[in-house]
Amino acid sequence: MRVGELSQRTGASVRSLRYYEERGLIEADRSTSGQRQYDAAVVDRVLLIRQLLTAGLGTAAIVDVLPCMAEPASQTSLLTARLVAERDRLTDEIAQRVATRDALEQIIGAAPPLQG
Amino acid sequence: MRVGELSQRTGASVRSLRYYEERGLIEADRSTSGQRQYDAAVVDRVLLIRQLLTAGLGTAAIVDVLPCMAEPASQTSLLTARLVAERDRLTDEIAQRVATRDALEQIIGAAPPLQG
DNA sequence: GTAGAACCTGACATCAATGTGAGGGGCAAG
DNA sequence: CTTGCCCCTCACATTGATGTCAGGTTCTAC
Repeated sequence: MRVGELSQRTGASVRSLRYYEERGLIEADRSTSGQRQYDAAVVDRVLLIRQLLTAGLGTAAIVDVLPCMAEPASQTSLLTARLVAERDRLTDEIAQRVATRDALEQIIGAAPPLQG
Repeated sequence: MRVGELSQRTGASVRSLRYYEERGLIEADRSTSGQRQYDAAVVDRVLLIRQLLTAGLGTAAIVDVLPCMAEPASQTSLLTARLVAERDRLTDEIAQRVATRDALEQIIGAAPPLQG
């Protein structure tokens, strides 16, 4: 498929897809005229990339993490360190957000009685 | 206290403190020569601001949220909507991060046996 | 073959919080 | 009064993912 279709199937903008390629997250064959041609498997890969981005990972981290998710055997001790670092960062962010959400929750619960 | 001391006490850079003021998050008296003079209560306020920033709230959201945390009676239905919106956003982000952390966890657990 | 959609590259814009540097004033200690 | 540190404002830089525009090529359908 071409980039427009991949965009529709993944929700990523065409711009973003080209950016992912630039960062080494995805690859594409090229037609003789230079247009990108994507393998069907790329759809899931992009969806995964988007999940990781949404979770706050950067493209540099994703470049390291993705191969480990596709092929566990590719995990070296260096990559494991990276995985652990990202996991720990997520754990911290989760704790921070849970604490803040609870604080907001409490304020919401203590809302003054409605006036009208 | 002056801005340098507030910076030390809160961990926020002087630059950030001035930025918080610009965004309406904190206030300061001015000495005759124009130097900022902070009330002791500002320390806790800044710490709270930093917590909210770390949790991913923007300064615009914090402007709305802060008064409600200091004075529940200041909560209008409009502000409640804002609080709810931020809480829901946090809930989504937490779910996203927990899912991703668990995925990383699983990969880490499935690490190939150490080579050396 | 021609119109219009989809694609290409390249480059500049955006947002938010923060860094950094310039150029100048304030204040305490010697 | 000078040295040194703290403060002031203004303004430009940074980071990362994405938007957007320009100028040009390719593909699809008529």
